[in-house]
Amino acid sequence: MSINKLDQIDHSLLEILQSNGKITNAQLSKEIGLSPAPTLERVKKLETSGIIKSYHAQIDREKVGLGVMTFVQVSLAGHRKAVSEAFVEKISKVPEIIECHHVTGSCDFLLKVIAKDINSYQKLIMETINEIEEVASTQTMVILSTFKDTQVLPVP
Amino acid sequence: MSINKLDQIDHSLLEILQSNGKITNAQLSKEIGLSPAPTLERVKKLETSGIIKSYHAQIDREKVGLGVMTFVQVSLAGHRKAVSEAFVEKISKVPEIIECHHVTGSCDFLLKVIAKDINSYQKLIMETINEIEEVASTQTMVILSTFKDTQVLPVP
DNA sequence: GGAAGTGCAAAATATTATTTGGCACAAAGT
DNA sequence: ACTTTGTGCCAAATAATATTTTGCACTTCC
Repeated sequence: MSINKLDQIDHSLLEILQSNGKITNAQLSKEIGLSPAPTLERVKKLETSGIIKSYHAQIDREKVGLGVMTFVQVSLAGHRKAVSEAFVEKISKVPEIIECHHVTGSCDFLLKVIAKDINSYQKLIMETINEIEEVASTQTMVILSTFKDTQVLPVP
Repeated sequence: MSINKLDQIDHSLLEILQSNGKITNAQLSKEIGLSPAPTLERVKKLETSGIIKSYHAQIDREKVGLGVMTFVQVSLAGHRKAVSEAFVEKISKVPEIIECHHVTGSCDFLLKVIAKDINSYQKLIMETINEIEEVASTQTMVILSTFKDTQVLPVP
């Protein structure tokens, strides 16, 4: 097995596949200027090496009736490891929480949360998140509009 | 053309395709219990109606050398529309900024930013973001670890 | 009761992925 | 200098998959 040394072609592949995960191998090979066989071989290598983790369909939040997205800054009651672990454990079961990051700064965790509307968001925050005993306080930032939200990371 | 009324099968399709955007139509049809033809027809309808917006490969940040991800709270100098627009315009050209949301709360914008390491992050924040004249102040939350980061929205 | 529309399955066809074999080049060993 | 080995590529054959077509069953609405 070869080592992870990405050349210019691999970078192009990653960039294209990040923005279009459903491109056909034939089309992909044209865009990078190789024949299908080595193109496929490179993509497979990126997949098996774990550089490409997965493929996802992106759906339109608004169109499926998820009109509200927020960031929630969470401060925990205490900072022992067990407290964090208990919190994370409970958070992981809530499907409306689509991101949960442990962060530096004035709060402990930052969550990204989606909901149908403000009412169901309020219900979620009051009856689910604030009810978690490890949570000391929360502060919500409601997203008014999103100007950029790309899946494409600039591979260095 | 039919109206957007999603039944149970469509919900299953959306859930499966969000978590596995590369599943074959044959496999997909098995999982939802239909034959390939109507399965494909439904997926195409979800795509053309815009409910499925796009497909993306997800890559491993760490493995491509992007070790740092942060959230940046940005406060602008003034709140007139022109100020916001100028800021958004400049932000949109920076590939390291992968999300930019206008939010309620103590700051104006929340950015998600990636960088190779802390040094290059510092360079980015000092020489690019803080240099934007509309930016009054920034406050960074460095992500220490991520416990949840799903592409799968729970369709209501 | 019949017409039109919808959703489905089965089979035929078209497209695409994948494998195979072989060539060219470069690096390492003799 | 001459193998040897490995890598990366292409072209063509084969396998898998997507897509189209046809027709049937069921419902709804005249």
